[in-house]
Order: sequence, then structure tokens, then C-alpha cells
Amino acid sequence: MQAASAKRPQDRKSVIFATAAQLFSQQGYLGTSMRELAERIGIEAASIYSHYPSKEDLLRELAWKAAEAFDTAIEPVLAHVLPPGRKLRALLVAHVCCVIEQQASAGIFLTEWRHLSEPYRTDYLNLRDRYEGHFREVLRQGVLQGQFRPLDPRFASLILLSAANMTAGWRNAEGPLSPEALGQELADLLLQGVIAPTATPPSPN
Amino acid sequence: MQAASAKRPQDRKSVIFATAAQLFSQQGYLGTSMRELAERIGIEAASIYSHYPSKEDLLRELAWKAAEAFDTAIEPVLAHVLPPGRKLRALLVAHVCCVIEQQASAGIFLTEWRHLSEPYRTDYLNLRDRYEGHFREVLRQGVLQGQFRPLDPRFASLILLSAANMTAGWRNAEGPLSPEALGQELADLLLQGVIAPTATPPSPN
DNA sequence: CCGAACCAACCTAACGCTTGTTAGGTTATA
DNA sequence: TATAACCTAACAAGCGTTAGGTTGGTTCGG
Repeated sequence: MQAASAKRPQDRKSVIFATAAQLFSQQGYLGTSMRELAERIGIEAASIYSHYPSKEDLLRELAWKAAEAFDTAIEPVLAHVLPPGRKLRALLVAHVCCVIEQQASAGIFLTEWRHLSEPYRTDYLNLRDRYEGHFREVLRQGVLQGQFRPLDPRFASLILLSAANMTAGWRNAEGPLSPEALGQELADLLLQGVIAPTATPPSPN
Repeated sequence: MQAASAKRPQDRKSVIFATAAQLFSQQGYLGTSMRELAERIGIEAASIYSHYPSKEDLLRELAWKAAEAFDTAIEPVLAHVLPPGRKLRALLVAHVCCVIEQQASAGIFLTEWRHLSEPYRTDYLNLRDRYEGHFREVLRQGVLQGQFRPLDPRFASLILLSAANMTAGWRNAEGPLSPEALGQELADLLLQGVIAPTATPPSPN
């Protein structure tokens, strides 16, 4: 039985991890010092080095963990066979859920990876590209099958994902929507567009 | 007649301004030191203080200039009377053109304002909100007139602008599009959506 | 037309402070 | 007793910034 009184081995490490995720995504990697991170936890800065060999290693682990979280989130969607429209919708919803439920990780996935030094930066961009590739593939198929308008999959995936990433802080007038509902709202807007269909007037009765 | 040989008064200041815009938007405000900025120009760090009282003043001027550029870009569109669909399209095109033609300023407008200290930060957010308000207003009218689908203007404007902001680095396979063309491409996607209209099959002949 | 006064731009040198990181000692748990 | 977690103390380097001196073009009185 592992005790849980004063010195805990794995617990502390995960607290450092979670706190760093929060601070890095709120204030940025460069805007967060090891001393501030340590103080937030209640230890000294030097003590962090018992768990992580450097500040950048911490960022690296955070970034990889975040990438993994996004991969995991869309994995079940990729496994299903669905028409492109439904599949793209499901991908967007899964992505939005991941962004909202893991806001801290998401912030790092989206912006703080810039401060990784080579070769990790390049490795990371490859991870991201592979992820975006799933969206591009669904878009490509939808265009091919005539269910999507003839759009450039690279351009469209960039637009869709950057829109999805911005939903993180969204709260509507009646308070926060559920991640699921917010994802559907976003998918409605992006898949069907802003313009109302002229062929079907609002409510013909 | 003002000479232009060795000591130039206004010229140097604008070089500092432009170089700072470039570095701040590439590496971030915190990731750029005064010494690096100075070295890039070919002077010493201390010399910058003959032109700007502090690093943050530099950021502040950059941020305000960027906000002004966006306001100026959409001003002529606001002056015209247009149906909501056309107006929103024109706003998006103008915004995209501004993002692309002034990439450095745009980067600060979009991300680096976070490092402004109060009360400038709040002032800046108000500027941004006023700008986004123009988009919300057009969206509101479009919904009211039944030309847009029933969407939340606040949510939609957030989505549209975050998508537009991400076009900065976009290059398609045949090289860079003109800002104008890129803006139209984006507006097509956002206004009409991803899904092909079912009422009008692709090419019925 | 010329030398002196002026002034803005730029420099060197240094300040106080914070940064990430390390060495070495302490302490409590297993 | 062994070990991992944590501490104190300090390091070299970098940060934004300032004080004070140098330079060179501009301006103006004689």
C-alpha cells in the first residue's frame, strides 16, 4: 500500500505537470518562471528539478501529452464509417470537446509549441500535420463525392481548425454551453455557412 | 530642406518601430530583448530609449497602430449601404487584406496585446470589441432580415474573425494568392459553408 | 561667411534584478 | 540504513533601464 502523507513520489510530479499546463497556457511559457511555478505549488524552484531535468523538458512533455489528447479524442470518430458530412461534423465536435475539457493542454497545443527548440519543434509540427491530415482527408473525400463544395482541403482544414480552437473561452448569454452542444453549434455554422438557403424559405408551412 | 545623410530624426524611429513589429510578432514580446532588437537595426540597446521611453511603450504604440490599421481597412465598407450578405463579404475581404499586407502589425493585434499592463490592456480590449462590433451588427441585421441563418452574432463574429486571422501564412500549391482573392476564397467558405447545396445538384445539365 | 552654441542621436558602462540551473546538505519514509 | 524528495545558497547570464559622455549636423550672431 502506498502511503499518502508527506512525501509522495508520483503525485507531486503530476501536480507540477498540471500547474505548469495552467500557467504556461495562461501567461505563456516565457511569461512563467520556475520560481512562480514552484511557489504556486508550495515548493522551491530547485525542487522541480528532482522531477524534470529542465523547463523545456516540462514544455515538451506538456506539448506531447496535449497532442496525444487530441489524437485520442478523434480516434473513435476515425474508426467509424460515415458519410463525409457526418464524419466532419463528428470530428469537429470531438475536437471542440477536447479544446474545452483540457483548456490548459489545448493552449499549449495551439500556441506555446513555438518555444520548443529544434529538433523537437519540427517533430511537433509533424505531429500536428498528421492530426490535421485526418481533417484534410475527410474534406477531400467529401469534395470527391460531390457532397462538399469544391474547396481546397488544406485551406479548409486550416480555417475549420482555427475556428474550432477559438471556441475555448466562449460563453453565451445564458452561461456556458456543454462542450458537445458548442461543438454542434460550431459545426452548424461551418458546414452550412452563414447565408440562409434561398431554395427553402425560412418556414414555408 | 532636411538632410538625409548621417543623423536622421524620424527615420530611425520608424525603423525601430517596423523592426519591433516584425520581431515581436515572430518571436513574441517576451521572446525579444531590447538588445536583440537594437542589434537587428545596427545600434545599441540604450539608443532605443532616445526614441521610446520603454519597451512596453513600444508595444503599446504598435498595438494601437495595428488597431488603427484594421479600423481604416473596413471603414470604406462600413460607409457603403449594402445588403448584409455583400457587406459581410466585403468586411471579411478587407480584414483579410489587412492581415496579409501588414502581417507584423496583425500579429500584435491578434496575440501580443496580452502583455500590455493595465489600464492599457483593458483600453485595448475595448478597441477590439468595438471593431468586432461592426461584424456583429452586420450579422444581426442579416439574421433579422432572414438572409442569414439564425445564429448568435457574438459567436459567429468570433468564429469568422478567428478564421480570417489564420489566413496570414497561407500559401496554396501554386504559390501565394493575392490578398483580395484569398479574402474572397475565405468568404465563400464561411458564407456558403462546406456542404454543397442539395437543392441544386453540382451540374444538372 | 564663419566659428560658437545648441541639440538630438548615439555611445559606453553600469545599475539592480530576475532568470534557469546546479551543488550539496537535510529530512522523512520505506 | 537507503533513498528519493526537498531544502538553502549560490552561480553565470541575461534582462530592462539609466547616467553621463561623445559626435556631428543645424542654427545663428558677428
